[in-house]
Amino acid sequence: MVQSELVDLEKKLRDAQLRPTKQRLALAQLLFSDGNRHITAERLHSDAMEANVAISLATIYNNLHQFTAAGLLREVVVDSSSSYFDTNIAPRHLFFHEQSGTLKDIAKDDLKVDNIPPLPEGTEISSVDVIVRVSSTRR
Amino acid sequence: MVQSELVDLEKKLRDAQLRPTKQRLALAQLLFSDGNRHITAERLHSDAMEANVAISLATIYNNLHQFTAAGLLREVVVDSSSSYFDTNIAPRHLFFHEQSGTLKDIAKDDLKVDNIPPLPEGTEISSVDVIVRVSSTRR
DNA sequence: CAATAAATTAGAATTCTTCTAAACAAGAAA
DNA sequence: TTTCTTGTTTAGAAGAATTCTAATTTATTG
Ligand SMILES: [Mn+2]
Ligand SMILES: [Mn+2]
Ligand SMILES: [Zn+2]
Ligand SMILES: [Zn+2]
Repeated sequence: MVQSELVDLEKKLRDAQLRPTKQRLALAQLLFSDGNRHITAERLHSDAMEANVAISLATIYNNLHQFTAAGLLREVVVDSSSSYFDTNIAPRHLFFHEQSGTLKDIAKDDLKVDNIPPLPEGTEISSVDVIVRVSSTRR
Repeated sequence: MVQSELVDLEKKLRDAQLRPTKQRLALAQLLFSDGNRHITAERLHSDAMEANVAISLATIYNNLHQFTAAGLLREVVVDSSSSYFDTNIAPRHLFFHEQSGTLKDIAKDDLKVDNIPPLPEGTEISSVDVIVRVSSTRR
């Protein structure tokens, strides 16, 4: 890991009003240093253990939620068994591979959603989420 | 409840290779006799209690899954805290009201999804799910 | 009627997630 | 620096949704 990278991550945290603690910085590094990630709490915890970062699962959950509240992450609901967090906070859609539980972004402009019918009375759109569920071709 | 309605439900169950037990028939009635429903296991259990149907929560779960496997229901993932089951098994999209947890169908043809990019290698589409998340207008 | 297989159930177990409350660390003030 | 305040981390308990187990009951078949 490069020094300037750590400085950038520290700024990212400070800008979000989050103190750059040892654990937080380590998580930020795991999450944001290597392209776009889609990850569960348990998986992130394993990643941290592998990277020899001492951090409890409670702290993983705390930080995933704090990062989400700060707009650094986005929570994705695709699977009833556990929550995913996406480091891509821009509007986008998703492929979800049913066998592996893998997610892949679809750039917003690569897919068109049209003709949304009138919304229920007294509501406004919060987001339009498209999930293209794919399955391994049999044979 | 009309007699012919019960006969229809019994046939529906038999056609799905499911024995029309007292509990199953009662659930089928709660689920399919009154238009389109979007319901959680706990909610269905409450409904059953209110209707004086003696049935355990385990049986609710067993049957929701059996109905789903038989194509009589469809499971919907919109909320990380619990699973919803939809009595509408035709292709459709959904409005999800974030405050109330309420779902509302969007007829398939009322909304257009176009330009789905190339699928990940070795996969085929299983479904394209659009969830329009709406929120009560503030003020 | 048996006999067989399917279904139901109470309660225990599992899994994911959140909470509690005490210890600890970071930043601000002195 | 040291002190103070507040934010953060943590182990373990608690909670909630769901599944499992194993015994009992019910439906269907012969
Ligand atoms: Mn991306
Ligand atoms: Mn759960
Ligand atoms: Zn993504
Ligand atoms: Zn529906």
